[in-house]
Amino acid sequence: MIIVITGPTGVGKTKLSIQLAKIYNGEIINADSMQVYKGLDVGTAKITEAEKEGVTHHLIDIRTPDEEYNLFAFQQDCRLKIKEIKARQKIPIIVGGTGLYIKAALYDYALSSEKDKDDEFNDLSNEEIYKQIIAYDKDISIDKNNRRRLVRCLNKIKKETLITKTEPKLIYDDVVFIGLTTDTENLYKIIDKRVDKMLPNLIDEVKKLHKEYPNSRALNTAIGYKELIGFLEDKQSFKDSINLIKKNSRNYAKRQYTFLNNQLDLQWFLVDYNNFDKTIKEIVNYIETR
RNA sequence: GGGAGGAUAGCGAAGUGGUCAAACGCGGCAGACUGUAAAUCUGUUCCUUCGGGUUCCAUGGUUCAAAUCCAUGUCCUCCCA
Repeated sequence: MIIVITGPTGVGKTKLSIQLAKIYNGEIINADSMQVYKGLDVGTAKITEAEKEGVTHHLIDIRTPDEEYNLFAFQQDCRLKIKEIKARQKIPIIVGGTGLYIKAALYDYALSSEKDKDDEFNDLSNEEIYKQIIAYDKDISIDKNNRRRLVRCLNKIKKETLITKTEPKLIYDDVVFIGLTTDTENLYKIIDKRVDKMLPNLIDEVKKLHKEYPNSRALNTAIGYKELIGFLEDKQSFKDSINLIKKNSRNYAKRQYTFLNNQLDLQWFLVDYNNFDKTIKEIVNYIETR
């Protein structure tokens, strides 16, 4: 059995994961694209040593903020960890809000190692790239304005690594997909509160990391970091930065729902924050009787 | 007290007689997703039974036609006293 716990930012995935790990003698594999980076602790709400309660965690702090990490790396790492944990006769519990990472690891997403850096095609407009793609195969469906994906697609064509997409299939037997949720209004409240709570420590963390890794992609991507960097670089007021963090977190949560609902087949559970044990019981019951 | 400017959709802001339900930005809502995914991109955003209906501070007026012109009022900002 493999257990997957996912859901929007802030619902309580971490707390649940520890409980399930204890019940099922599991080890946790992080599936959060930002928690793989060392030092991004406060802003990513990374689990602390004390909170781990002795449960083994994987794929946390495996890169420095200036290092590269991506879908392929996660797919490899995650599959390897699953294998290792199973070999130890324990249950892999995949926990995180990065839906694509979870999907790529558990489904037969065809990725391969690519040593060469992709060409950026900086001299080509989106339209020109799009035309080249369509000239190669007119049936490719791709966003005309999504430069990132256009560049990626054209690179694959040039390297002859483009594969025709098929309906992705689960490569493991017996995977339990659990989605944790609460009503939107409550989630937004939790997010706001959480941001306020992490604030003093977060500023220190961002200052330190920004100094040490001025060009870190992770720092310029992660919510809570990029906004405060904007403040530190005098691009916006402190208050604006905080409000932006909250807004970006809400938008992110919404995007997570869209992905998780439409790209994965989850069993959703509404968290009872006044009686978390009840939520755990429901989930355990589901795992036992499904 | 005198003078000047302004009031436009949830917010900001264009428009200054007809092609205006009204550009654009923000925010909201929905969606896409096979290597930056806490990313990137798309659609939508007055009401509607999709025929149409009701809008641009209010009231009245000019005109075939008004968000746009005129009058009065209300409120706001700035300048002089």
